Amino acid sequence: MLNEKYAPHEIEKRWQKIWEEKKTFKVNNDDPRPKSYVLEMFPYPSGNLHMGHVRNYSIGDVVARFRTMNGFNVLHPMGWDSFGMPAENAAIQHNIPPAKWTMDNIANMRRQQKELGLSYDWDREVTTCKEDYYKWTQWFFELFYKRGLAVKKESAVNWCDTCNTVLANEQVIDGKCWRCHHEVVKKDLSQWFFKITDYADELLKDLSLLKGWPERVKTMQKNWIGRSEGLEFSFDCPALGTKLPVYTTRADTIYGVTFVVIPPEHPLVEKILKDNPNKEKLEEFCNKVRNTSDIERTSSESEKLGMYSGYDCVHPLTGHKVQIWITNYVLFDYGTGAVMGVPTGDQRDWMFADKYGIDKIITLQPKDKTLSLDTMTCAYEEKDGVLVNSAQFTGMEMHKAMGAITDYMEEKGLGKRKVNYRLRDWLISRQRYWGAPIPIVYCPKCGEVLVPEKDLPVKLPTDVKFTAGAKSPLATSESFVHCTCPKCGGPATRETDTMDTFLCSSWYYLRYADPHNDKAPFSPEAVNYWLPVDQYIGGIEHAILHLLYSRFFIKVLRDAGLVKIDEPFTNLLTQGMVIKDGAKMSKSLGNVVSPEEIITKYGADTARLFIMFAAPVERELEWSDQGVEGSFRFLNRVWRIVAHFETELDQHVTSYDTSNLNEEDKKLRLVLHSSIKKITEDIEQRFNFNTAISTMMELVNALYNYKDTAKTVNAGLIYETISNLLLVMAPFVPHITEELWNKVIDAKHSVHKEPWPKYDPEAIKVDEVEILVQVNGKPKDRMMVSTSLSKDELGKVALDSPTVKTAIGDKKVVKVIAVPGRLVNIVVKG
RNA sequence: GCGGUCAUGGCGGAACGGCAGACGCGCUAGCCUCAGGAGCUAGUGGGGGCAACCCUGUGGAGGUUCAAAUCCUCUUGACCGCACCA
Repeated sequence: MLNEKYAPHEIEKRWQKIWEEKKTFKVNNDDPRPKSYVLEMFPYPSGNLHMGHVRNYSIGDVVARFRTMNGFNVLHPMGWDSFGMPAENAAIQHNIPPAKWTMDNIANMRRQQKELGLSYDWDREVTTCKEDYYKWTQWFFELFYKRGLAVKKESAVNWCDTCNTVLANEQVIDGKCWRCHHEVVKKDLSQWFFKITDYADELLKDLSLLKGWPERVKTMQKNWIGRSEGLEFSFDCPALGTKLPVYTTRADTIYGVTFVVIPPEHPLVEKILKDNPNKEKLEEFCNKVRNTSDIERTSSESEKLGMYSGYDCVHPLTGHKVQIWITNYVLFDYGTGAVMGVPTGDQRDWMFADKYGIDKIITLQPKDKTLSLDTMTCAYEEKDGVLVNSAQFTGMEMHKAMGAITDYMEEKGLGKRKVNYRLRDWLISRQRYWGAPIPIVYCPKCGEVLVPEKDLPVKLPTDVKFTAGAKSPLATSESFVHCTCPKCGGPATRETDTMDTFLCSSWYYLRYADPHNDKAPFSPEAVNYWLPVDQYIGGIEHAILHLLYSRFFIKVLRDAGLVKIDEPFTNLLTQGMVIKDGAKMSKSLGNVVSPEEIITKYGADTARLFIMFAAPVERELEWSDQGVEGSFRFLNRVWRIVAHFETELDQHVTSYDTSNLNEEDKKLRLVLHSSIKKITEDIEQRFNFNTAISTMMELVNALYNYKDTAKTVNAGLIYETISNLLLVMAPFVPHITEELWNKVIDAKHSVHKEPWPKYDPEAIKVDEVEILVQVNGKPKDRMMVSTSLSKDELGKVALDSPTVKTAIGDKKVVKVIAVPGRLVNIVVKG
C-alpha cells in the first residue's frame, strides 16, 4: 500500500543506499551494447556544490539515464580537478595542508552529489591531485618534451602579483587574473611552454569537424586562434647594418609606407641606442613604455606615443627613406614585432603621423573620387578602392593589387607570403605549490634532464613554506630541490615550478576509460572503446581555455599513437548560468541559494526537476523559489494520482483490447502515446528538457481529467499510462519513479534498467481532426473533418461552411489553399 | 572597431512558415475545510461589448508569402566573446 503522502527524504535516502550497494550504475568496458560516453565537466573541489553544478549534473544525468534506457552501454563518470590556488590559499590563511583541505572538500561535495542521486559509476572516480593521477600528468609532460612540444624559453610573461605566479594568455581576462581579478603585469622570465601554436592551423581547420558544437564556441575559438594571411618583407637599414622585417596583411598599401614602428622590446633597439646622440631620452622613453601596464598599453583607446630613433631604412620598392620610430603601440610578440606605417591607410598610423609630422602619401582611393591630403581628415580604411601613386600597380583594384604586389615581392625575392596566428604558446609553469611538479632536473654538467619514467611521480614535498613570494614554495624544500642527475649521477637541482592545472584537466576524460591502470595513463583498448566523448556538458566559460587545451592534447596524443581520434568531444552542450534577481549568484550579492537547502526542504527530485524545467538548457536560468514549489507540487500530484489508481494497478493488467475503447479511454491513450513521442524527441533531438517536462505535466493533467470524467476505469489503460509515465520521468526524477515503480509496477527490477518506452503509431492516428478555415488569412470557422480527405475535398468542405459563405459574401474566390490536418485558406477578391 | 547571441503576457517560457501565449509561476473567483501558506474547479495579453462576438497584439520600419513571432533588408536595445594582431 502506498503512503498517502509523498515523503521525498525517506524515499531518496533509501534508494540511494540500494543503488550504491547493488552498484546499479557500474559500467563495464566489455559489453555487447553500443557505447555512449556522457560527461559533465569535473569540478574544482571548492567546498560546496552550487546551483551551476546541480544544473550541469542534472543535465548529464538525464542524458546518461536516457541513453541507458535506450540500450546503450553508458560511461558516466565523475572526478575532481583538485590542484589549484584555493587549496594553497587555505594553507596560507588557515594553516591547513592543501591536501587535507582538498580531500575534505571532495568528501563533502561527493556526499552532496550522492544526495542528488546522480548515476555515476563511482568506481571510476579520478582525482587529479593524487599521485596515481599526477604521475601520468608528468608522464604527458615528458611525452610533450620528447616530441619537442615542451620548451623552456625566456620571454615577457603575464605575472599576477596577488597569486604570485605567471599565467597563460588564456587566463588573462581584460588584463586581469582570471582567478583573483587583480591586474596582470609583464615580467621577463624563463618559463616552460607547450607549443600549441604548432597545432594552430589544425585546431582551426578541425573546428569544421565539430558539427555537434555550438557555433558560438567555435567562433570564439576561431577568433582566439586568429589566423591571418599576409606578406613578410624587410626594410634595409644600411646605417645599422641590418634588415628590419615587418608583416602586413595590406600589401596593397605598401607604396604608402612613410615610417616603420618598433616596440621597445625589439632587438634593434639595442643597436639604435648604441652611440646614439639622443640615447638618454630614447632610453627614458623605452623604460616608460615598458613600465606601462599591459591593459593600458594594449588598449586601443590609449594614446599612441613614439620617438624617432634617428635612423632610417630604405623602402624596398621605391628606394625612399623610411624613418624608424620606437612606439608604444606595436606588439612585440606578434608577426615580426615590427610594423610598416601607412598614414593614409590606417587610422592609427594617421594619428601617429599627424602628431609627429610624418609624411603621408595617398596610394588608395575610391573608384569614383580623387583624394587629396588637403581635404582628408582621416585614413581611407574602406574595403574597396583603386591604387594610385603605386608604380606599375597604379589603377589596379585593391584586392587584385594585394595579390599582384605580393607575387611581385616574392618573384623579386623581396618578401614572402606568411600566415600568422593570434594564438600564443601555452605557458604552463606556475610558481605555486599545489600542482603537479614539472619532472625536470637541472644538472651543472648535463643541463636540462627529464626525470626517468621509472622515477615518476616526482612527489610534492610537504616540508615547504607557503610564503615564498615570487618563487615557488617548492624551492623552500631542501629535500625536494637537491637531487642527483639521472644522467651523470652528480649533484643537481629540481625544477621547482608546478604545472598549470589546465594540463591535468586536458586528459582526465581519457583516464575514466581505464582509471586504475598503473602501467600507463590508459590502455589503448579502453580509450579506443570509449572515446571520443559522445556528449560533453559544461559551462561556456571554458569555451577557449579547457576546450582548446584538450583539443590540442588529443592531437598530440594522436600523433604519438596513443589515441586514434582527432577530436575529444563529438557533441558539446553549453549550459546557461543559474542566476537570481537578474545577477549571478554570489556571496557578495547575498543571492545564493544552496542546493543542500533545497534538497532539505523538498528533496533532490524536486531540485532536479525544477532546474530542468525552468529554462532551456543553453539559456540563463532565473532561480525562483515559487517555481520550485510548483515542481514539488507536480511530484505530489504524480504521487496522488498513482495512489488513487493503486487498486487498478495492483491487478497488473498488462494488455487490453485497444479496438473497443470508449471516448475517455481513446482520449487518454492518444495523450499517452503522443506524449511518449514528444518527450522522446525533445530529449533525443533537441535537449528540450523543459518542454519534455511540460509534456509530462500535460499527461498527468490528462490522467486527472480521466479520473474525473471516465465512467469506468480501464485497468489495462491505467497500467499502461502510469507505467509509461514513470518510465519517461525516470531520468529526471530517479527516486520517486523508482519508488512508485517498485511499489505498483515491478518490485523486482529497477525502473532505471527498463527499456525506454515506444509510442504506438496506431494510437496517435485519429480519424477526425479539427481544421481551421481562414478567409484571406483571417480565422472564420473551424470544423471536424475526416483525416482521409484530399486537399481538393478539404477545400470543397470548407467552401460549404455557412459561416465561410457569409464571410465570402459576393466576393470572388481566387484561390483555395488546403493544408491537410491544419487549415484551409480561401483567398477572395473584390 | 570586429565577431556572435537574443528580444513574445505581471514572471519563467511554448509555438515543422499554418488558430500566438502550451506548461509552470503569480493573480482572481468559487468549492472543500475549524483553519489554510494543503487540495480541487474555473478564469487570466490589451481594448470594446449584456452577449454570441469584434478590434488589436510577438522591440521598431519596410519586404517576401495565400499565410510571418518564425524568412529577407534596415533599425533600436540588451547581453557575450575578441580587441592597437598591422
